[in-house]
Amino acid sequence: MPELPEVETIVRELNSADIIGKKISLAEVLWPRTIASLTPTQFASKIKGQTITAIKRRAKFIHFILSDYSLIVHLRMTGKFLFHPTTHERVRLTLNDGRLLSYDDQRKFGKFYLTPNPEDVFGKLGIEPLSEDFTLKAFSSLLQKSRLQIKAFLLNQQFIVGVGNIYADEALWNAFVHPLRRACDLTPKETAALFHAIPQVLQKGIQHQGTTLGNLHANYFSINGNRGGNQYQLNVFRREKEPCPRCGTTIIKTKAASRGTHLCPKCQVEGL
DNA sequence: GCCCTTTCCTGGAAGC
DNA sequence: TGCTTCCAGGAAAGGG
Repeated sequence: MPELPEVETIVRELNSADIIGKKISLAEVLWPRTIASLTPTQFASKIKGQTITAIKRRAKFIHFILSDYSLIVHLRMTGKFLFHPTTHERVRLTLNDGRLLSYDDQRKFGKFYLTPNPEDVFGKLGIEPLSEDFTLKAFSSLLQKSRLQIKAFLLNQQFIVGVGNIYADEALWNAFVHPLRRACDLTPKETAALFHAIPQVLQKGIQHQGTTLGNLHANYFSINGNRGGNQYQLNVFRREKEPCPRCGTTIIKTKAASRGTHLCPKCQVEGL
């Protein structure tokens, strides 16, 4: 599932794919519900003739800055961009150099937003964890105000953006914090450890070009069809029944925030 | 207003 | 073997 490192990798590849300055000459919507707020006809009509002037990442969104609009895409679980027609194609953009930019999404959770004002989509998002805005002071302040379980807190994009199920489990393991602890109950030591662990696991993910889980129907491929390499770097995620790399205790899988959650029961203690 | 649960989706895996 | 049920999860919506 594309989280911050996977989306960042895709944005970097899109930027090296020579599409900046290209025009969208045709848009075809094959699954109408992929388009948020607009009908497929309105979407196709508005985007036709728009020039792609820049491509950026905000949270887990891909932000295509067009001449008059922002095309903002969330890949959710299985969304991917490829330069050829695909099995689960939901939107097809034809560029004026003849290339197809195909949006493939097996489980149809992904969304396209086309708006002149990106704040319509980005308005409620929290702090970018790899930016200068992410300070220990700001992080502590957010934690202290929330009674959410820390895993739910990390997954909630209104506080910190870009962290999903994989990187939440990894960051919590790194910081010796149990996923069911309340955010406001974390000690200063745990807060500092988690503050450092979040950018660390995300940077490692980017360095290895994302996490690709599964084989035939893997959930993440880059725009060039490459698998990521970060799945070999994970310490707890989808490693239940394996020994903890730190202490050797068997990693367990449980539920937190209604999500499969992996942890070391010795390193990460629920009650303090 | 906060927090938790349900919903959207497909297809592989598990269960019978 | 073949059918049915379960499970995976990001984020919006709904309910307590």
